[in-house]
Amino acid sequence: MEKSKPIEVTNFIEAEINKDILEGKVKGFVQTRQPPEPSGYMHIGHVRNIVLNYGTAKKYGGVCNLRYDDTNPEKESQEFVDAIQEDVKWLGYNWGNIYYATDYFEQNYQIAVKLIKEGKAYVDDLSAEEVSAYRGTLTTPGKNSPYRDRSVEENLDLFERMKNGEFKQGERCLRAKIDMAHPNINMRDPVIYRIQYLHHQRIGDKWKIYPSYDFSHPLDDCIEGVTHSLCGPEFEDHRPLYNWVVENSGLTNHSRQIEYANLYIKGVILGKRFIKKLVNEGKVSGFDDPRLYTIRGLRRRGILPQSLIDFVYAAGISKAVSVIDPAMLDYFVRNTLNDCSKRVMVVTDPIKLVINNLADDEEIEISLADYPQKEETSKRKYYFGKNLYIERSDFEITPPPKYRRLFVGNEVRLNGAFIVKCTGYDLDDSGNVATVYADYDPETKSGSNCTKKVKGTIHWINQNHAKQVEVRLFENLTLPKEDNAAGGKEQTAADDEFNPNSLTILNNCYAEDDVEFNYTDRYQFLRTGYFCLDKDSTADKLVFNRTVSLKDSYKPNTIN
RNA sequence: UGGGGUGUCGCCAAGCGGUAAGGCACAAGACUUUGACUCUUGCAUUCGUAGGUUCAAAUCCUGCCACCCCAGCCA
Repeated sequence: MEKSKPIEVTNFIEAEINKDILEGKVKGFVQTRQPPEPSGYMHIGHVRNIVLNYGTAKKYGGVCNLRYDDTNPEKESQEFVDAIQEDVKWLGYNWGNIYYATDYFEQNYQIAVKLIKEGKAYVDDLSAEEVSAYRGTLTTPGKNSPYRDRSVEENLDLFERMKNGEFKQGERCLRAKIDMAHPNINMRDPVIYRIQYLHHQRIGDKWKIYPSYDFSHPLDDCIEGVTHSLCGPEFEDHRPLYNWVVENSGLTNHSRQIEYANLYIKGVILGKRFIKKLVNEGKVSGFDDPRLYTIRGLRRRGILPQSLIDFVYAAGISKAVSVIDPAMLDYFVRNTLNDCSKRVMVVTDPIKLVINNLADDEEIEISLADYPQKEETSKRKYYFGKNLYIERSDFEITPPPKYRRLFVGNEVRLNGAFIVKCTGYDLDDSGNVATVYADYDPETKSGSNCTKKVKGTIHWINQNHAKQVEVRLFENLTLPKEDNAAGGKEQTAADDEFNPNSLTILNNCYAEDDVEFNYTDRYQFLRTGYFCLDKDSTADKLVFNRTVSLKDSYKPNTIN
């Protein structure tokens, strides 16, 4: 086995790993693991865990295995087991092997027996409430359980009978004998095995006793050969216990736990229970609702894996609580999409534009690049005609300062076609602009030698070639304050008022009728944003999700 | 009032005793058949705070302050 070489440091975790390599604590390669509990759908916060675990292992030439922390059947199900694998694959990461904490139950059990024999664990008859009461408080020490000093023989017998299912759930548990007066509550004789009769999605009813996380996790890490066990900040004060288990396990591989901060995004709901609440209450259509920041929600929204990975790397990692500005995610989403999106014209809020100096049946063929951002691109034909649709926001009766688009007397380019000069407009019964009139200049066809310059370019659709589509816009879904008052971190992630208008459906949108759209492509609707086809689309009607809007530097309100 | 963490630009984040990287955001300008993209420029005399050590401190020491996590037979 080749000795790993230290690698250039890019974050504090790699700095720690380098140190371990230099000090010879890590021989061979670095091994990590992704240890999800299959009790929910993964969200953007998990992307960092995935990138970190798989990325770090890869960087050091090691492996990262997927291990389900499936030691609590009460919360877990096969649905989540499957979803996790799908989501990891979608992100483009590959695990070395798939393991389950339940795979190690026999080994865990043997080590528990060993601890009992060494007098380091005992069976406690106290009820859960009593255990809690005996534990003391944050500021006062706990006191020993009256069962703490049972003989090894009695403990062995009782533990065996727990395993055989002779006791009721909650009647007894196995505890590590550490120190009931320890200032760190996790060290006050933690429960390492409890009786559990629920049917397990994977191992059925085989086991009546289940190891707790604090016992199984360090053991499983060591058994698998994990060198660095990366986890969330909430386990920081479990580290002494993690090390206690490792050192008393008798296992030769000693894994090291390193904690890092969770990733939160301002205004985004990430807590499992909050996401479930939104789904259960029907506030969203499911775990893949595009308003959710679950991995599949993001996917349905049209976000590509690369954006997420770039975002996570750019956000960096530390141990400080961080709440990232969503604008940063948007940037990386646009950045990826900009390179690969097909440019199409779609009018999302139409008003009519009539070209005065064109006959009703007259059409002029023009050509537009599908991927103008690329050197080589396919092109397609559009037909410029008399009756067009343009975006309502591209015309103003009284233009605000620095407005470059249409108003009476102003000239603007119709994308890919001609420069037109606005001559007038009509209002409808309710006083809104219905139709705008303009003259086109035949000498100004795009791509010709036309030297005339104009400040604004707008998109359009020929009414004779238009097909109606639906466009869905999403905003961050936030919970009302009273609902997220529970956890500080949830509050940090979603501390705004509930936003009932998080979904806007635009029914009256127009696209060119013979543009072919498909599910795998991404589209930039000129000057409005990036979109993708939603699964709700039918043969009769295409439904688009807005992945992210285009950045718009026009801010009339800031003009003095 | 116990223990464990964290505090560097609006938001992330490097830095680890030698005189404040980078990204997002923002601002100005160039370019432009997308006010997008791209490009150029600007953006912390200061590192929670008060002292101390030193020729020299964000980096070392001390005291404060603020925020986060922990009292499941959850993970």
